Amino acid sequence: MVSQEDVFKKLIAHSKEYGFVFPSSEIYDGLAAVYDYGQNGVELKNNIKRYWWDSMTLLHENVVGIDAAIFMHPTTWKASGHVDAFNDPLIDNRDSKKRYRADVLIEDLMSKYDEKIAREVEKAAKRFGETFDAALFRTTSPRVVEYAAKRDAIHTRFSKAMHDNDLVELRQIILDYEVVCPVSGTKNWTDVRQFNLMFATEIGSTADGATKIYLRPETAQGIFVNFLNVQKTGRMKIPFGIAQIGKAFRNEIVARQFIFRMREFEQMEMQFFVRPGEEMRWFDHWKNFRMRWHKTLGLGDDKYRFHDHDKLAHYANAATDIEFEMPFGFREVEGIHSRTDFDLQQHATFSGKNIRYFDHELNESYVPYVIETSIGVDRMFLSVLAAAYTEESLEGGDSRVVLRFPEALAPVKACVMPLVKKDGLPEKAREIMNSLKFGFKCVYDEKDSVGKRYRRQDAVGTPFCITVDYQTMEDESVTLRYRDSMQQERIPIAQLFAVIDDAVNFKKLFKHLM
RNA sequence: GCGAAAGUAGCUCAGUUGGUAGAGCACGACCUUGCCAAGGUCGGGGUCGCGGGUUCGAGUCCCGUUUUUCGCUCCA
Repeated sequence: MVSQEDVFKKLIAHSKEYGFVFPSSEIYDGLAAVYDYGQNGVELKNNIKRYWWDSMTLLHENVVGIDAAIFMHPTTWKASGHVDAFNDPLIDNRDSKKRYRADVLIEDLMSKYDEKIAREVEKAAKRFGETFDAALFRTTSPRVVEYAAKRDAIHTRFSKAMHDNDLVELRQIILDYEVVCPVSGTKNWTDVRQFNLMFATEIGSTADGATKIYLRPETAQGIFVNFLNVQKTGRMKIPFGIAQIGKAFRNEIVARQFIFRMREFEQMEMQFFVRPGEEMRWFDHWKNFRMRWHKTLGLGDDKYRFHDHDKLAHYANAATDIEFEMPFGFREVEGIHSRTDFDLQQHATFSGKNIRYFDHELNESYVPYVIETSIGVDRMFLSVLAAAYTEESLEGGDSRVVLRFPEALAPVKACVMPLVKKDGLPEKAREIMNSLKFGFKCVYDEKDSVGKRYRRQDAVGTPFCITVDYQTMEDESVTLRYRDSMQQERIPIAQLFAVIDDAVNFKKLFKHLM
């Protein structure tokens, strides 16, 4: 029995060997947690994106797309909460390997002194009864005065350090007051480091004062800031959605597990704007639609599950994940969030613009509520690849590795091959190739035995192999070999295009979604 | 980020107590076969992750560094 970990390793090796995913800048030893998509990977990824884009914007009249820039006005990220939420001073204990927020450790330290003071006061109250004056006691009891002085000293240093963003001082406070790790009980601390999950860069010439801007950590804000543009120019009526596919960037502290968590990644998002109060209905609607979208691919219904959030983000009033069973367990592929009117309200406040919608049916104006569906392209890619990857034992002790992609997603749709490399068969195969390449990504292969060529195509998940043999020269028919069953049938060349088109077209999938 | 392990050809790996790098597969050309991989001949390909040190001499020993993997940690 091979472990799941081994399968995952093989999957990674396979995807490199067959041109799906390469480590970034590999000739320079790679760049951590950054990957490039190869010749087959890009086709698969584009097909995934098209399946999503078309299912959103073609099947839903009230969903339109945009493509916002990665650079956005810096205030965007103040409004969204990303600037504040992502700036934590962190410190590690070397013995327990535990990581803490340095500011939280110091706040805990101060409240410990507060507790000590409170305990002393309580004890004194018991002792002196009705005659006890707590306020006086605080200013006269030597022990309490000492605690209070320490606490105030910490507070003064702490406030200044936080204000000045002085990480060295934060660490010094922790050392000076001998804060110990709750787990290891030691004072063996690393330096305090600031982690900002947003990548910063500068726009404009530094000479006349450059502006610090960020690479967007999510694509959603590009939609929110364009809400009025799209609503007005598209004459959109609520409820309606705006879809977008694009790159986002997060400077993850630890980015691992192949393309599952990368620092540069791609999102497919739709923000759906609804009347306040109707958001839960639409939340359920999209939750169900999105799950159906996944299951329609036929990767296996049992590989999906919902994971409802108990702890909600600052902007959400309901949230669920669609999880897929990866080789390393069930992991989030898509999130469906009810974001309330948080984002539009924030942008209204920070921009000073009036971001509202006048609802003619209700004859009133309001800030719309938002349901977000957000799926990671790369995670989707990984889930498709993982589900497709199959090692098969065949009769006679043979084995093959086959990627059982849904036909519509397969990077290469057909391989055309002459049975032998002579007697005009290659020329005939080229002719067929030329007639198909207007519709599908096809490849041509004449090297090695035909069996070997079939295996090569299995390894990249090509659903159809078309073989030209001597009979072809007589009656214009070829053998069509199916990837999954390995069965072959003889069909006229004239029917090839239609047969392949019927199998790989998105139409078949979309019918399930309607 | 902390800890551990690893890095030799496209891939999987071998390489003795330090003595000028090899195999299988893959790749290319040609021959042969011709419907489910692994026939023959010939050939291309490696500054042994990178930098420094020890040594007459380093893939091999030492130091640093980087990347990867695993565990911990983090993840709006």
